[in-house]
Amino acid sequence: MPEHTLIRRLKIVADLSETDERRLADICRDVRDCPARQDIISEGERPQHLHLVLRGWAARYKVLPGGARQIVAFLIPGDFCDLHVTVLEEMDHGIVALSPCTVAYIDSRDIDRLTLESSRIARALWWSTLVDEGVLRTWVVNNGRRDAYERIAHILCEMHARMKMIGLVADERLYLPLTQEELADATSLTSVHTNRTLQRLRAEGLIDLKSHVLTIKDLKGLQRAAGFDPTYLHIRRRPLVAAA
Amino acid sequence: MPEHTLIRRLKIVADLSETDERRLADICRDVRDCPARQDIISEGERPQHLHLVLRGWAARYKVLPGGARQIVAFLIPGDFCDLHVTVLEEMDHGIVALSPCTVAYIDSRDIDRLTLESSRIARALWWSTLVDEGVLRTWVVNNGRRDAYERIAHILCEMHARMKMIGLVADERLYLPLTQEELADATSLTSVHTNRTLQRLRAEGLIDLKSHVLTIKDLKGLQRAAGFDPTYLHIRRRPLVAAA
DNA sequence: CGACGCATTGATTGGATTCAACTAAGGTGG
DNA sequence: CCACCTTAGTTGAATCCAATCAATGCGTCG
Repeated sequence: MPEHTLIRRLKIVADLSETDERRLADICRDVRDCPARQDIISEGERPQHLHLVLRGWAARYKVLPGGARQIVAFLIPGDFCDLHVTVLEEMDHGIVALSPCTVAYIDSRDIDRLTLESSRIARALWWSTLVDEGVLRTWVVNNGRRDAYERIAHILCEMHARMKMIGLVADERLYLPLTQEELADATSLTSVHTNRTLQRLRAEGLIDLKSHVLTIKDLKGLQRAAGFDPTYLHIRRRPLVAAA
Repeated sequence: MPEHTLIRRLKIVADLSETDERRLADICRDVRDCPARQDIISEGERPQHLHLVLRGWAARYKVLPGGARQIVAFLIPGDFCDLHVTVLEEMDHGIVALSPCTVAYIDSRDIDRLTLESSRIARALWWSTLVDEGVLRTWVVNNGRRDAYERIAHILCEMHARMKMIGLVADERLYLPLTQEELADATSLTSVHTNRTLQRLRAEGLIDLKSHVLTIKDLKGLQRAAGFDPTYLHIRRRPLVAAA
């Protein structure tokens, strides 16, 4: 049951009751598939629904007049595409599927209701946007003050950590559907330079990456190369929001 | 009355009642000054209070092991430093005063109470963090896919728009207490290159910048140079949250 | 098969960094 | 009140990381 992705995610921080879990499963009734490379939401749209990624990878991106694209976030199962449109008028960026995706279309009134009914759920959602903000800050630092080698290493560490958090890493291997161009658009590099950098990471025995499967061969080494400190992901063992 | 900065800011989006305004003014009782260049909050801290900038400029920043610093946000009057620490355990970055600042130390329980008592205030705070997220996304794009010239122009446009929003621009002039090094740390450049770029913007008659006063001599021209589109700031004329 | 998308490699260019020196402005203390 | 010191801004020259341009390999899918 793919719906459980959200629940598993929120349970990382919030101690959800069975009622909460039922409610969450309930609002994910409208589930649709989206093929790779297609926009889930386009810039300028005023989405009628909230979108939640249940399966596959997507990316938040912006395209500049000159044609350059910058990816500002990767979305993996359990991530909301647009928790903000209830409050803000229109999308100031697009969301594209990077792999075939399964997306839940949630009535935004359902979210409103849910957050009123359960303060635990409200807290959990609030928490998730704050983590998103922390990730964004880290991307600014990463793309701003690290060189290509550290940058690629860092984003691989991040995605490894995030995928692990939702149980999608087995044996230090994970699904990484990105093309080198997409990885370049996320790290503010060119695909050519991304290619050379990946080769270096491979040559140094840190990773293995082929046909969209990333194997971390030396996690400590990769983290060292990246200067990776997972604090910003706010990975918790224990839920923040206790019972009641 | 500097406390009114917050109220004016929140009224941009929310149609606050007089009671709301009184409540907001009430929680800003503990006001302190902070000299320039001093940390308001340091990385790793677990702040006991929420901090709100009432006067002056501050910056969110991260320092890498090598010593490189990246500023990830500028904070101006009405901005919260740490709306997240109620939810997250510790600061994953520091906040430094860029000019002499006046900061309100707000009991986080007061915020909790306030957001429960007034859904308008809750909405307004929620909105403000979503705008922050939008600004952060724009910084990733700006520092990632624009060259130095566009980048500096863009950040000047942004700060002009934000200062204008809170009534701190008169005659296209605004207080800009940044050193060139701080501007460089925000745009992921070096202070040397920032210097040359500023000179170009001056030479082209777009701006005038001396002794911490920025004059926009050609707003349209600067925005064109930057590729600036203010949508992401979600500047509203009409409040989003209607009465009741 | 041919075509297209993606990965790879080489050669060259260029924007920004680095290193270094120097000026200007402001504050401090003898 | 001026010598001194510090901090910020400015300029020049050399260097470098990553971009650009261009060609090729390679797999897969219609």
